[in-house]
Amino acid sequence: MRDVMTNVTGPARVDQDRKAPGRPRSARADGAIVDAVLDLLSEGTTAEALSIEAVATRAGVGKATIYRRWPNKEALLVDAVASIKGGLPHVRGESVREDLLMMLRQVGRVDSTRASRITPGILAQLHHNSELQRCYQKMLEPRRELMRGVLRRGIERGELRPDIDVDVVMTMLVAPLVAQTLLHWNPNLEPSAMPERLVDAIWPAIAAP
Amino acid sequence: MRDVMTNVTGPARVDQDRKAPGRPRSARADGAIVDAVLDLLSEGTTAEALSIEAVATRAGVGKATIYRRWPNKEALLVDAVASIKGGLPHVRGESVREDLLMMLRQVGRVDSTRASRITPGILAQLHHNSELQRCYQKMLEPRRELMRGVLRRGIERGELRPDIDVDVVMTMLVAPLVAQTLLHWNPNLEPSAMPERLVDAIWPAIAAP
Amino acid sequence: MRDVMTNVTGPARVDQDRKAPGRPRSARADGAIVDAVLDLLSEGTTAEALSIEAVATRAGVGKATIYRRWPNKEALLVDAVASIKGGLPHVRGESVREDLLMMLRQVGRVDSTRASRITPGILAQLHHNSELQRCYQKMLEPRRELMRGVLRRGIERGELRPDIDVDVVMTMLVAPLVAQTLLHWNPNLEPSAMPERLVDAIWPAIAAP
Amino acid sequence: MRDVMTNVTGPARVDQDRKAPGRPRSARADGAIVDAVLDLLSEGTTAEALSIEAVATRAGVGKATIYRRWPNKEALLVDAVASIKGGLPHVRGESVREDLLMMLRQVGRVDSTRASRITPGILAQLHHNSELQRCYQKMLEPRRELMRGVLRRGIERGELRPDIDVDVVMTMLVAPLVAQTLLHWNPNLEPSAMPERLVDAIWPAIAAP
DNA sequence: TACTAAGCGAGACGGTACGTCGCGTCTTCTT
DNA sequence: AAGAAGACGCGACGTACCGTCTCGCTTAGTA
Repeated sequence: MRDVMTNVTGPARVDQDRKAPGRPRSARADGAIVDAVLDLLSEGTTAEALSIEAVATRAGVGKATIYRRWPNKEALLVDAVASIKGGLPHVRGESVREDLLMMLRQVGRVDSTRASRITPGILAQLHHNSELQRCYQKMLEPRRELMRGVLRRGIERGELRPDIDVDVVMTMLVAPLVAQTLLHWNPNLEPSAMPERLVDAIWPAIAAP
Repeated sequence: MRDVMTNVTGPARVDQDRKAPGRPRSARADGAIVDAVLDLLSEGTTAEALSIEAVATRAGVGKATIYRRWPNKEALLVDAVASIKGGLPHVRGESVREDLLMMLRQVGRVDSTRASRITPGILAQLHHNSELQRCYQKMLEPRRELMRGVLRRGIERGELRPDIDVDVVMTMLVAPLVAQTLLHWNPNLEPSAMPERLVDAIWPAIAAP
Repeated sequence: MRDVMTNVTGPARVDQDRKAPGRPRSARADGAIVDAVLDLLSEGTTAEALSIEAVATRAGVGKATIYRRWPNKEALLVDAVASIKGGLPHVRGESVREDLLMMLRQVGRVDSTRASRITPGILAQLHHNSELQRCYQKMLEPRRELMRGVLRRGIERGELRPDIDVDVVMTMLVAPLVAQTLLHWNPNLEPSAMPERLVDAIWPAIAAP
Repeated sequence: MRDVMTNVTGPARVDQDRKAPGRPRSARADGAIVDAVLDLLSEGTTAEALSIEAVATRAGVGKATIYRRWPNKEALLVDAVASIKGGLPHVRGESVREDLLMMLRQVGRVDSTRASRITPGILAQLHHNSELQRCYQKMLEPRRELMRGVLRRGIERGELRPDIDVDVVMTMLVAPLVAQTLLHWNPNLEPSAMPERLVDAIWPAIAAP
């Protein structure tokens, strides 16, 4: 209904199609707020140090206008991140291997954006705040579905074994990459080389014989 | 279990050998403070949300006593994480599959060790603070080495293919498990069933033909 | 009981006789708003603490509907107070002492009439707002006149000394009672016993010798 | 123990004589806060419009430092008023009539001070806020005791009848005066003439025959 | 034994940001 | 054109912690 750039979570608005009564929320404000967040972050403010007060001032907006839309700082950050993650990657669909690599490389590319400065803080909040979790899932799901489609198509076309554990394989590809890219989990592994090494490592287990 | 004297930054203490005048610092306080930090983290407090005020209260210590020893919250966190020790799982060494499952199940038993309960709170700070990162790695490394040993032994005994990408395989097993257990990354995957599904999924790619 | 049409400031309505175009203002709204104000005041809300937001909600009315009629909170209060009417006590007229006691006991029965429940909330505003003061006096005057009549009748009939300071005596009877009943001015004096003690205390000074 | 000028309510401090632990409250802050209140009021800020935020800024003090001492705006105002009401009136003790007049004139003189702008708002709050009431009583009691003493001395010396209802008489003198001075209760009565008229009116009832 | 110096707990200090509430105005759709 | 609903920018509320600063009290080593 409303769409702040590629805003995924959006205000906690009723999912009805019929118009809500009263003055509608200002799209200008939505934009100004998210922009203010990204501005401040890109000027060196830490995600953790970012204050709603500063966002409101920068956006030329009342604090209440922010709290009307997002329940807390984290949720706002999720939206801000989502808005710069941009559209879903486009897969060519000719080769499973190629499609997987393309998608994984896109995850890795997150590092080069402002998102990497924000995401870890959100990850740590995920298991404390179920509402935030819901928002985050809502952002991830389309991406997850995309990869699921690639694997399923691979099975249908005989490229992949039909008995593979699709969701587990997906997580085995993405989770290590995220852990490396955002958290530097294992210092021995260079993030940029991860997509290939991950696909190579799992390939014998999923490729059709 | 804990050992503040091996801490990394340590109290800002004079490097002289001759005794300083006045009342010496209380070792009880050192311990109580670090313990309080670990307690709070293991009770779900985020590293970011951890307040010195709460640490002081929990430790039964004045705030000044903390600031006398550590210049800021981050330094205290580093020391606290550095003090985590021990608790490695014991592997039987008879079968690679069995050993992997045992280690993964230990990761999954999030509530069993304080160390693992502390992890989620720390995650968000990891990429902000390279010193903290180093300490965290120091805690992880023995566990990593243990799993590395299991895989290498499997290769030597011919159970596993000799060309597997050891570190990547390890990360592909552990990262998804951590992502599910601590962050509920993918809501479709039940954490308790993950160890088996992960090993099953990667097995055809690592088992000797 | 209430009569908004006799209000003092009245809605900021055009002074033309010819019908204004568009939808006419709702009389229901006028009434509901004033009633809401009186309800809130009688429930203990201070005039100062009374919020337009609460009035609008209670009246089931939009805020704009209030601001369309009254320029600010004070004007609304004035109108609300002005709308209070009726409920004068009935005096038997056989004995001055008895009549005074009856009237004073009525003042003490704070919860019996909405008018008296409203008084404390209004008190604080009185000296800020002369318009409000005028309205309040308009409500008090009939009650004052009633008591004045009792005293004058007492003088005429020889029950009271002819030289008493009528208005001062009245205030000496009523003000202490109000101070005790509404403000608990002196914690040593039980409000319910005040009417008798007041009349007894002044009696030797006013009774005919 | 502590004494902000003539501060009556003071911080809600334990009434023990033994020192409280921790850093003691700053007397400078006490003074600066009360001064800031009086400054702002005397610059035209309404009691109702006075904001703690502004007081803190003006006093060069953190908001918490104010809230540590006073539970709310009203209590702070009571103290501020008390601090300018100054010391108790000095009675000569030669004639009851003269002493009463002197004390009543002092009440009337309140009008000329900044207190009159504050007191009515406090009066209206009295019956809502028992804590405030306690504070207010604490300020009134010495004044009440003073008048009680005058009347008792009058009885002992045979100037007054021995059977008068002391507390009621006191209230009959003070309450009307306050009602006129601060609230302009009865527009027919000129405040400045009240002391004499009040004493004259009650005198025949209390003077020894 | 007394003196000196630092550490100790407690908690107040001037601040910053929080998330909430109400202001008086505005914008939407409905009557 | 007025109705209700409710969002808007604004500004104060009272709370929580920050990192610093007194307090009076240990608890040592030194004189």
